[in-house]
Amino acid sequence: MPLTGQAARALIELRARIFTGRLRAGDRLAEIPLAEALGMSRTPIRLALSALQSEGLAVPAPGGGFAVRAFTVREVDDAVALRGQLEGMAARLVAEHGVSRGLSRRLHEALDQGDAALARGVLDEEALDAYGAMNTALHAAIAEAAGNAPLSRAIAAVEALPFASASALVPSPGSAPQRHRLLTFAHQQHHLLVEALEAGQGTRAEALAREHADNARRNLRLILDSGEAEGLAALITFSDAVA
Amino acid sequence: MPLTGQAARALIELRARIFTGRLRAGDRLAEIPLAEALGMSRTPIRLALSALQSEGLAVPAPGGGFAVRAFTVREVDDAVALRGQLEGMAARLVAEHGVSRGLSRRLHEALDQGDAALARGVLDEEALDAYGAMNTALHAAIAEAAGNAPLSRAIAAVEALPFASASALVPSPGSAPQRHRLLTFAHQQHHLLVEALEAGQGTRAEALAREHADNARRNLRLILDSGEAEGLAALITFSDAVA
DNA sequence: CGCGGCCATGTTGCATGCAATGGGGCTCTC
DNA sequence: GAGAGCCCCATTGCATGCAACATGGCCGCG
Repeated sequence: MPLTGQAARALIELRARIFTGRLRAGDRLAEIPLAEALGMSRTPIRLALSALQSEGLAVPAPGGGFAVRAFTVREVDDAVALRGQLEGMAARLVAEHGVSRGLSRRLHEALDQGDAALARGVLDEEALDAYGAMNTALHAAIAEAAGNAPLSRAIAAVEALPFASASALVPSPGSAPQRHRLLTFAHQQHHLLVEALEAGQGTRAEALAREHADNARRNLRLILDSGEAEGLAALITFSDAVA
Repeated sequence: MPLTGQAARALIELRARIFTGRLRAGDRLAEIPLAEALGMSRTPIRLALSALQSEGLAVPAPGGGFAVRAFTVREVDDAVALRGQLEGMAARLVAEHGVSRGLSRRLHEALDQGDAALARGVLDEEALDAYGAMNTALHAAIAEAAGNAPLSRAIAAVEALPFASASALVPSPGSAPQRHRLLTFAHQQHHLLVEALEAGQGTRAEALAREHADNARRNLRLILDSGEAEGLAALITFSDAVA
């Protein structure tokens, strides 16, 4: 992954602008304005746009060029379900292969951090950040430990989509007490999942991982139905599909 | 998908050269020779190389540029296992949502075509082609009918890898009688899978789809162990990994 | 007044030019 | 003779130029 290079910079910046809503769904990605805005020539922009298409964040526009992909609610929901299936596979593989001493330590560290973040009844900004980081680390540890590179790639690909990431919904939902309840429940699932992994219960681990993702799907619908879609409107089209 | 355009042509041609072994694992993908060979400038070549990287067929080379990705046996095996998990999800979704009349027709047509191709004891070239086409159609029908676009994308991505495709192993394995036995068994699994789909048995359908992929994994190992790796040596490195 | 065709313009897609970087080979020295 | 340093060159990555295409507006015509 070239951290230097204009094309990489363009890709990162474009991703950021899409995720933050500065570029909204359907917006045309014209090369010249982007090149000027990013202070580079059109060539690296073109490369970044092509990569963005591979990532699924941009779609070819009629008559050439690209536009920001419009995601339907259905599609985001489907993506989370897919993530559940993939993480379920990862969990099953880990359980079947056995949990190494190092992995066990990583998992329990994450669980402890989550417990600590949730220990106080309220979740301030700092606790939310800590929980989010813990969540990312836990899921990443399991995905890695599965030892299946194509699987890891597939998980990374689906996490590149907006709101499909494991910790995408952490900061958002509802009131503070409700949020605490939701995260507490999710973290209980984490505990059960680790328990299943260490007990070598592959099928149970897979089922728990799926249920964990389904939980995220429910929370997502909660957010959308509650009209709490702050930045979401930029990315999700509430009417019908734009493939 | 732009069917016209030099970049698209370059991408297709490069994919073909990698799959046919004309470009071997580890080969450096230098722009100028490729541009000359394909009769175009370096610009569309660069675009195609970037896309090839997204597809996982090329990796960035140290010091810039790209090289043909080297696949380990392990990685191909993992990719097929992943395909099984994904097709298992598709099968489960289809079973849960119910099989439409049109889908049922497509499925049974495929089953009949497979039966016909296998009816004669021997498998000539034509019968193999027919079986392969049937196989592709059957798997594609189920993947589509699942109605989960991110899932379809994921399946397409994993099928883009060499030997991970559903029908990649059809023409290859072993002697003619052995091949007939293997395909007959695989097709019996097709029958059972369709039965499960139409009976709404989601869990069974998922298990069958996974088992079907595991069957492909066994056949793959059979080929590799039997030294029948004709064009495979160009793509698979039998020593250790090159990420 | 409405519609069709034409032109102008903006944009894309490709080709080419140019500087920077990294590697290989040669030579000089010890 | 072996090793180290230097120079040349090939290759990449980016910038820019150019032609083709599609789009939108305007004018002329019905």
